[in-house]
Amino acid sequence: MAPHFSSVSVGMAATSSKSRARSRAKKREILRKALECFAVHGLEHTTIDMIRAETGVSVGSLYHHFGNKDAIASAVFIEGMRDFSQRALEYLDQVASSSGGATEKAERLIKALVYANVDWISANPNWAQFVFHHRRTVGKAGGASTLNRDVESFYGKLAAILGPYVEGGHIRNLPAPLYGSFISGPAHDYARHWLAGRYAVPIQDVREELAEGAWRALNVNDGVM
Amino acid sequence: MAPHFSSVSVGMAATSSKSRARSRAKKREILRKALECFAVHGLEHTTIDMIRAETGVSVGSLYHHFGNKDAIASAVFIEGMRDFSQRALEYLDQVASSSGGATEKAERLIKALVYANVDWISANPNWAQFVFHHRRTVGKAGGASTLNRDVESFYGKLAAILGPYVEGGHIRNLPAPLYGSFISGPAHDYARHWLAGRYAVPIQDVREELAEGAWRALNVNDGVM
DNA sequence: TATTTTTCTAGAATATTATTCTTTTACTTG
DNA sequence: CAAGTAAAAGAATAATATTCTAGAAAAATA
Repeated sequence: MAPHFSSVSVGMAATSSKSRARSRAKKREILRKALECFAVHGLEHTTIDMIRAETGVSVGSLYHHFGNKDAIASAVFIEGMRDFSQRALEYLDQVASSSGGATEKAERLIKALVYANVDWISANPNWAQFVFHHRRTVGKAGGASTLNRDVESFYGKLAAILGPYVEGGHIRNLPAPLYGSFISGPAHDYARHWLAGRYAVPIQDVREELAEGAWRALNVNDGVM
Repeated sequence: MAPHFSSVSVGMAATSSKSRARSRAKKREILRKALECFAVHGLEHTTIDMIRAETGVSVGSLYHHFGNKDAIASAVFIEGMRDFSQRALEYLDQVASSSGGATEKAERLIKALVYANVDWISANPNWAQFVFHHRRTVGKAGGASTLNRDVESFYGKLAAILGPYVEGGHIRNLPAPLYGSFISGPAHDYARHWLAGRYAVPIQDVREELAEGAWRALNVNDGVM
């Protein structure tokens, strides 16, 4: 339930490894609490003083660790993406190490990506909602290069895994960005509405339909077109 | 290119119809300029004073017309949704009044909805980007009921048009919210990235692929599953 | 048209919130 | 332990949103 910020990207390291670890743990804790504030009031209406009150940390300390409000938001975002990518790669590894024909495996890979999305969103609703709405803060806070490295690393791995199935004719050959759009797009659309309280049916309950839709959009064994 | 705010939902009406029209025109103009500010700086970093400077309207006047900053954002959002819905319904009408078999027509309807999304986003990039990120402001500003009415009216019309094709077995029978997710989800996902400058290929250039993907996810004449 | 009422405009005054600065305290390392 | 560095605290400042009061313009009424 509570997100575990596994590492923190912004800020200076303390000198010893023990103190570094403690500092990171503290920052993680701050980010966790900050996220709670964001979830309740929204980023824009969360004040530094709310975060101070929630964390019990002084204003000076907050600014010492993060620099400004955007940098706090940015760190929450970056950690969210890392946490998700990690889970997604785990799901893919599971499929990769399983048996089956190429077409079946392609299907399981595409669906695993949908499952990873749905499951991470279900497990981390606040974090997901934040991540959906505040990528922009990262650019402003100067964490853009860190995020870009993370994203490129993730997409590189994805391409290495899925590429062979495109070349083998099991997954449709499309402009690269469209894979993400077809795999994550519908799940994210549903998630946004569900997280905002506009859909009653939990996203877990349409997990299978979302996976099936993605596979239909991407598979080649199909009479249409 | 410049969005045309066709009407304004928040605020009091003047008494005569002439003055009401003038007042609405003025508000539309303010919203247009406000959107420009939002596009450049983001909502959070756009100050009331920037909007004042851009519009040449006094702070007092802005607050007289809108109440607060969130209400300005809210009005921009609501008008955006109206403008888009109108276009989407026009696209559907065109298909409805055309000839062809039921399956062909179902396909053209689904694709028309994708086209409406892509075309509106291409024609109104700033408005689209704003709408993608700031639905939450509407709730805070109290325009929620207005928006809900609009949305329900739109979805009602949509259901009336697509329903028969689901019953006729030409479109898959799925939980209602999933239609939106499969039709708009991939296009919106692509649009967010493209509008943020992360994809080089304009969304217009993948219009056909997005439409085809939506149809694959929703059509019934398909060997999968 | 004169008068009365309402809406609109203006900008100064106030309140809220983000950020900076200075000092004190706690660690770490040699 | 002593010097140096990181961390914490909170008061001071700056930036920004919002409110308030007064006057101008427009509309309604007679």
